[in-house]
Amino acid sequence: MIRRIAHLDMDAFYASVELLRYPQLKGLPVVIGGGRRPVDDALLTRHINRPLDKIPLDAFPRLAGYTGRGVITTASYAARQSGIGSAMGLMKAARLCPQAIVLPVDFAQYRQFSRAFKDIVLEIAPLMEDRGIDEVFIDFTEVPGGQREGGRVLARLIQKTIFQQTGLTCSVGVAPNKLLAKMASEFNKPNGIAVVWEQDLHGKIWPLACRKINGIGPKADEKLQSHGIRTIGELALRELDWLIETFGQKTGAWLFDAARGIDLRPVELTSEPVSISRETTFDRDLHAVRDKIELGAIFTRLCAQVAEDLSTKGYVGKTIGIKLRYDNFKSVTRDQTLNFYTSDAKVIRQTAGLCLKRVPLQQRLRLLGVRVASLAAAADQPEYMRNRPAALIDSALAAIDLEASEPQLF
DNA sequence: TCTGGGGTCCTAGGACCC
DNA sequence: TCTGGGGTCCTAGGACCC
Repeated sequence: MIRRIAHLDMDAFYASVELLRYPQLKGLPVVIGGGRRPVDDALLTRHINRPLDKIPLDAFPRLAGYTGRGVITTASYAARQSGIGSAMGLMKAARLCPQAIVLPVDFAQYRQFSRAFKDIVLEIAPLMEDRGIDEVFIDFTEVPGGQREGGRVLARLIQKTIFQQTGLTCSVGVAPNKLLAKMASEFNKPNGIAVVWEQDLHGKIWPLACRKINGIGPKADEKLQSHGIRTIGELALRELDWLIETFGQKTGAWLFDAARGIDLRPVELTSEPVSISRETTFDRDLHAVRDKIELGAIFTRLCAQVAEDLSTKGYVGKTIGIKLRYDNFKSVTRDQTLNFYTSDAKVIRQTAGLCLKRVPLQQRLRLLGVRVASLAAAADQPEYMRNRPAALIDSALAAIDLEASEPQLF
């Protein structure tokens, strides 16, 4: 049996879901992003009783006059032609294409469609790895029909079933491993299938830019280019020793393998979260002293949200951390590990408060975040650890407070 | 005209223990 | 008094991904 791994990638997922609701937007410049619209939500709500596909175009809010700090999550092809790209600030995009229609991000809706397409995949091929809202890996190796035409037949079946049942298209790459499958799923986008074999390395993989390797981002790419390495083929010419010297033991060895299309990672059917966090960027930069009340309220809310997320998902954690971003976009983090697990909003708030004391607060802030890590399943906690008496927790926190305020000894 | 939110993984230094 | 190596945990920062 030949190992056959598929990567399935939904085509322009958010935009496609929105187009199912608003088919009248097809072909128009549309961006999807978060933030605040000045007036025009009212326009859409005026048509609340009208079928969505009958809402007239002039009722949709436009980018022009947009305020706030949101960024673009997805841009339609027509919007991209004006130079708009994802992760671009909405206010900048408004200057490039003021007439573009802007839709709010509707995660609840996308999650429903995500669940739907994953259920379809699972029914046909049960060995699936969740890779976020719009991507999965699937192990085709032992699935009936998974070997036919190198996986193309099964890929076609999944693709067709997803389209019939959701109206959404996707692209699939099938290859000997996850690394190559991920690259292959991009080859024939949208609504395409690509089958890659080991012997395609030379012809199909080596001509590609290094950036196409999942895990090589802008920084690594820049460093590679500074050594004259642009393509994966050029990367494959470098010796292991040189790569390790230049990029470190782990990354060097990984680059060496990746350039050769080698990837032994299994398809993981389940995963446990490492951390749970909430963060928010303020409408305007806030000052720790002057905006103390507002900041305090946001801080407490974030802690409550994290606590609720922990409970909902059934976890407790013992490392509490904060993240803040200054007005110059520099970020800092602080964390503190407790000697007990918790999901209690008050304990999180207190501990995060201690973290906050260890950070300079002269500069204005644009973002505040709260994180809980070192997670354990709440159900695995022994009884005496659950619902710890408040007094015990207080004394544990007081001890930490003492440590924190202890003068440095030299 | 600045740049979201929720994650994972890696590195590197220091503490502490054996 | 000096000098080790290995392992684990904690903390801070940063790259990267969806």
